[in-house]
Amino acid sequence: MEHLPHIAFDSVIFGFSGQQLKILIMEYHRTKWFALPGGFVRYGENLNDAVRRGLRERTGLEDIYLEQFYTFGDVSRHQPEVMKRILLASGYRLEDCPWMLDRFISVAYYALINYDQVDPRPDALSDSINWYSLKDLPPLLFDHRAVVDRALTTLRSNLDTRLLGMNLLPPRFTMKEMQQVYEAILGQSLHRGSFQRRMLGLGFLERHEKRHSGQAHKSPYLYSFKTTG
Amino acid sequence: MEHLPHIAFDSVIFGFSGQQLKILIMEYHRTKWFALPGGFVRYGENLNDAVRRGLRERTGLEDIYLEQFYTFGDVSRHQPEVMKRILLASGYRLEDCPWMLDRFISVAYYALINYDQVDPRPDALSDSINWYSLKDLPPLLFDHRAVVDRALTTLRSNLDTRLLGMNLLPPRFTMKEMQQVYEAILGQSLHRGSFQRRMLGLGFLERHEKRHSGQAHKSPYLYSFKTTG
DNA sequence: TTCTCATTGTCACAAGTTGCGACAATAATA
DNA sequence: TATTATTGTCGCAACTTGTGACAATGAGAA
Repeated sequence: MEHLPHIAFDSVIFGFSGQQLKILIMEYHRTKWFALPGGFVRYGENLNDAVRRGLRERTGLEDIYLEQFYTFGDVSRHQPEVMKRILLASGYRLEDCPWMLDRFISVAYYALINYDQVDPRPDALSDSINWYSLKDLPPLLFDHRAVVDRALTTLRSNLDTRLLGMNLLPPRFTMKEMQQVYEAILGQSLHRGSFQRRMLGLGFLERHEKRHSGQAHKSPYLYSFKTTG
Repeated sequence: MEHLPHIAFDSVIFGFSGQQLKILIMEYHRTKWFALPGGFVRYGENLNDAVRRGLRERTGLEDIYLEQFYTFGDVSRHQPEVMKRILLASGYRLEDCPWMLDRFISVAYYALINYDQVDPRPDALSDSINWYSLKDLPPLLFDHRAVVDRALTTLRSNLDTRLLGMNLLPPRFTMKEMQQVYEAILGQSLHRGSFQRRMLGLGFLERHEKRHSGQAHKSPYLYSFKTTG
């Protein structure tokens, strides 16, 4: 067997578009069941590398901001009947992959990526992988809804300390775009003046020329994150 | 086999005594090698329950504050030669437990317990389990030193948000004792006035009668944590 | 009894941070 | 030129935090 048995990973892949926070969700063949993208760890492969490999396969991206946030190990996650139907619907024979029906302990990661650069690609068991707004997720299999909720909670609490907004934004962005990312993550609106003052006070932003949007109002500055050094 | 293969847990068990933060370390039979207490997950057993079971076996305590903080999955953790010597030194035959030499992915937890209530008990592979001050740890096997460091980092960052001090203190304690716990965790001294003001301001403390220490100075109040209700 | 001394509870003050609203500046349009 | 929506900035109040100071206390010493 190619993979470590009983061990899996799931990834909550965040992107930002249309003023909304979104994540990538896979739909399995025929069953109309939805789940987080995940994978397994190869013998001789570091756990973190396995997750990076999985992300590369799903998104085509190489360097991704990635953070492990929890390992889910309840027995109740184990639903062999569900897995059986997924495998059969994808044309697998159960004799070829009995280990897929075993109990799994899953290490969960979240990733922050630039929405525009992603080319989502389904895996062998899925016929599609799509962005879903957090506010409009379909019902997810197993405990994946709890995984998403926990990812969001962790993301929120790490927001201040690790300067996470940068990973969801294009290289240059306006203060308003940055604020929208923060608001989408925190799920609440922020005061414009305070936000601008605080972000500028951190000293991580570099101001560039203005962007002329063609709109009938004052045009905003563009910012980028200073390269550390 | 009784346990899930390739999956283990390690626990960093914190206690507070003599104004110092300490953790429980096991010493393996004869080898003079030190490591964190850990264990394996049984089939049909929740991961969290397995860790609680392990803690109960090592400390005799039932209700323990426990928090998962990271899952270590690098290939470099795998050192079959070391494990082989430990098993042989304990009188095991390798044929009886070949799975112990496999690669393991380890889910790490930290626990906060009341030092005085613990009765440390070694497991089958160890001849002793003892408290060690964080500042004076022996060299640890595998990646356990990194596990401890990460546990401490997580503990520090969670200190404010989750009112962790309570789990290391007896039911009633003075403000000074509480401050010493905080100082030991944070590794820095705190201003007495600010600390007292902040803690009282949180509203979680209940003040009781004074404790007459017999010392030649003003005696401090005793506090307890309010039972949520 | 009175004095001494270490420790404790509390507070005033300065310095810093944050929420909120206001103001002028700007870019396109009518 | 006037209008309008948006942006950069600032002043103010409210709140938090670091720091030192003060009086109160409990036991032993004089």
